[in-house]
Amino acid sequence: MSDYLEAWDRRLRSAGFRITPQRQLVLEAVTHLQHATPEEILAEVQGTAAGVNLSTVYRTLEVLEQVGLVTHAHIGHGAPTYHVVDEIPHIHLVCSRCRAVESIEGTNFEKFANGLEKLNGFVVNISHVALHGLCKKCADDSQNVKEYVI
Amino acid sequence: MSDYLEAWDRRLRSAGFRITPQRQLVLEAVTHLQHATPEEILAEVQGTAAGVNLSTVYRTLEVLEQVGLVTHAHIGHGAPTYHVVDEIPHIHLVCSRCRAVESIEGTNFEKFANGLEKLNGFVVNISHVALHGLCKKCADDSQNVKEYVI
DNA sequence: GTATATGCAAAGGGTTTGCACGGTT
DNA sequence: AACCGTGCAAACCCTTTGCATATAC
Repeated sequence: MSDYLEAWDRRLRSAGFRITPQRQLVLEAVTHLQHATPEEILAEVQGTAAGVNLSTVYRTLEVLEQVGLVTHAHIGHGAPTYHVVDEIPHIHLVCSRCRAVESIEGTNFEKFANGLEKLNGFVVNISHVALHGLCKKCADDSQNVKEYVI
Repeated sequence: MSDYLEAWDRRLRSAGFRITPQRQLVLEAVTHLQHATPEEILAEVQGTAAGVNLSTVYRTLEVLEQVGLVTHAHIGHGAPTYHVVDEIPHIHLVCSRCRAVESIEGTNFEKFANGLEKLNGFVVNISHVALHGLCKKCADDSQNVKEYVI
């Protein structure tokens, strides 16, 4: 098993951050919800500790992101969604028509990313990737429809 | 040469939209500025027609996007940037540390995207792609620094 | 003439910030 | 005891919306 979650407190401490109930709860919420917006995380956290504030959630997510425990991706046009950093990175496929979000294993993308790194020097943060387009179903539906999709 | 811009008025008309000075000016601004936020587009447009309103820019960009004349990508955490749809799609590389944005030819990415389509059926909108990570310079700088970058 | 597009102003969502208090180290 | 983290409220940025007027067709 990975040491990502086991070492969460050490991760924070070694970066000079303190351990607080809020930070623990936010990390647990992100872990449990899988992909969640700050608001959703707040709701989850408030199930346990009603007094926690939205701004604390934002500040906490920033800290957890800095120490590498969570990442976020922009899957809608609205709020970003946060998820824990895991061993097998995944990428997000967001359908512009039906708004469905798929997570797929990042392996093939990683190959592209490695090529890019060799060629260009740019190192992609794979967990942050959200690709927009049409899911299979919506792409099939639009076979005969001339339309431009965002 | 492409018929993208030559046919701009026909594009609009055939989709049932009207031709207005505002729509022409916004399209020209996007073309000229290459990558610009709605605010920047407004500023450019107001150089010619001072009375144009921000909400018109938003509504116009939506229309131009619907008919396939422009697209947008989310390169910062702030406002999206719009650019004209061109023959050779490009993707955006956004450095999480120095915030620099590179545009690179989408050819290699297209290969990945084609594979994804065969495997999964998902059709990626290439122009919309913004990859976050570290540019060469920042990646080199952080070789010896243990740090997690968003 | 009729429907669409625009300008204006207000409201809305999401996020950040200043400050005083409370908690961790 | 010192400093960091939190709650609260206000401010901020970006975007959308309702409505009356103007304009393209």
